[in-house]
Amino acid sequence: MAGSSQSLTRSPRPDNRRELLLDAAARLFSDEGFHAASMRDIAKAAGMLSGSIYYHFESKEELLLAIYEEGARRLAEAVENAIARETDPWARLEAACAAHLGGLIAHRDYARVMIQTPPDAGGSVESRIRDLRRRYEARFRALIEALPAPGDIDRRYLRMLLFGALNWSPVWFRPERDSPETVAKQFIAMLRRSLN
Amino acid sequence: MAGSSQSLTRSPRPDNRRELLLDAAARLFSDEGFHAASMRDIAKAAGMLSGSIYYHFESKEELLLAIYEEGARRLAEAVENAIARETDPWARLEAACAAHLGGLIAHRDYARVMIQTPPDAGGSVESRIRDLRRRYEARFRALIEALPAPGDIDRRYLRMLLFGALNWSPVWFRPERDSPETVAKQFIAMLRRSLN
DNA sequence: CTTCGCACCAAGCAATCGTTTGCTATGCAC
DNA sequence: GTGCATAGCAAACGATTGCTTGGTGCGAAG
Repeated sequence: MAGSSQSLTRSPRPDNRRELLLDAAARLFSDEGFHAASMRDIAKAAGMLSGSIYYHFESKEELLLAIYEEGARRLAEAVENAIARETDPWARLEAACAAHLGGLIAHRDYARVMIQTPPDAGGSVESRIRDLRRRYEARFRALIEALPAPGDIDRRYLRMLLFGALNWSPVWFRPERDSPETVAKQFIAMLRRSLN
Repeated sequence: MAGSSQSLTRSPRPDNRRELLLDAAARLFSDEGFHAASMRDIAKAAGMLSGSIYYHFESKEELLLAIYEEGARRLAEAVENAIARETDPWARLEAACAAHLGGLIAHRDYARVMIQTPPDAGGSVESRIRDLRRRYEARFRALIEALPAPGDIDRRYLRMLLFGALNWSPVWFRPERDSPETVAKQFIAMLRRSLN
């Protein structure tokens, strides 16, 4: 009985390398893609043998799901903290965008796995991944719904425009040139005037 | 001496199935991903055996490159035709966006292969793919440079915002609900006012 | 001092991978 | 009708894949 649910057993040891394993897998999934990265490569990057991974995760797909969950958790936490400090709807949206962008950089490997894994990836974990994706997007949907004065612009297209641009950013974003706050401010500035 | 360059030999027969093979490969690469789709699956979808693919393409990566080239050619052609009918800079950009979106739908499989294949995919064809990508993006860069009155907005961020949103559109676009022209019009309308 | 669960290692399983090889049937050119 | 290029088929190659199994060192609990 391996896996991540150690419910009725003893607590994990302090030298547990599950987190290290997750980082290594995220790195390789991000760089090479899910199918191109082998369990042997992942194990080697974490300093163990391929069979040992199955003590921590039931399958390669469950490993992917765990990365997705951890990435979504981190991003959601960053966004939640950011919008809690603002009250104005536009400021909240801008803060959320900056936090989202910042999270894509800070947790680059996890984020790229999330973005590159298509919603129709198939497999047994597909529905659970789609659920995580939907739940995270709901946050942004709510922020955009809260904006005043829709005007003649469809909120749905505004959401797609903004969310698409944000998720595409790992392709072009250069940390030494751009800052999350600057990009978010510019993006929001371009859109804000269209709703007045 | 197989491969796509039949320079000094005879012309292909009318029953040549290279195009059918390319369509099948695009379909499978798009649906399952490059590594998940096997040469045997592709061959079966095209009604042949896996070894027969190597008469038309030297390797799996060359097959990917051929799909990328064909997709880029079709998209570029659509964009070129669309902007030729317009003179106003904003109208030209909107027409290019509509053509780009229309191309993503009309050649869905080819387009998704292009978008999902990351610029740092690695392998021997990586540089050639990056080149195709860069050349296509240069079209949009020129259209945005031609816009009047930059104002206080950085053209680079405008380009990233728009291009990111366009390339993310296959995720949410529903042909029965949206039309490329409508989406392009809405997107441009949201951005246009910010430059005045 | 014994026991037990944690966190692995070492070895190997069947299956599948991209690719190569030898051969063949078809059709056009001369 | 002979010669050659086209467009495959049939079968196999070594390598790699995700995963399983049996065992083991170790630290803590009794």
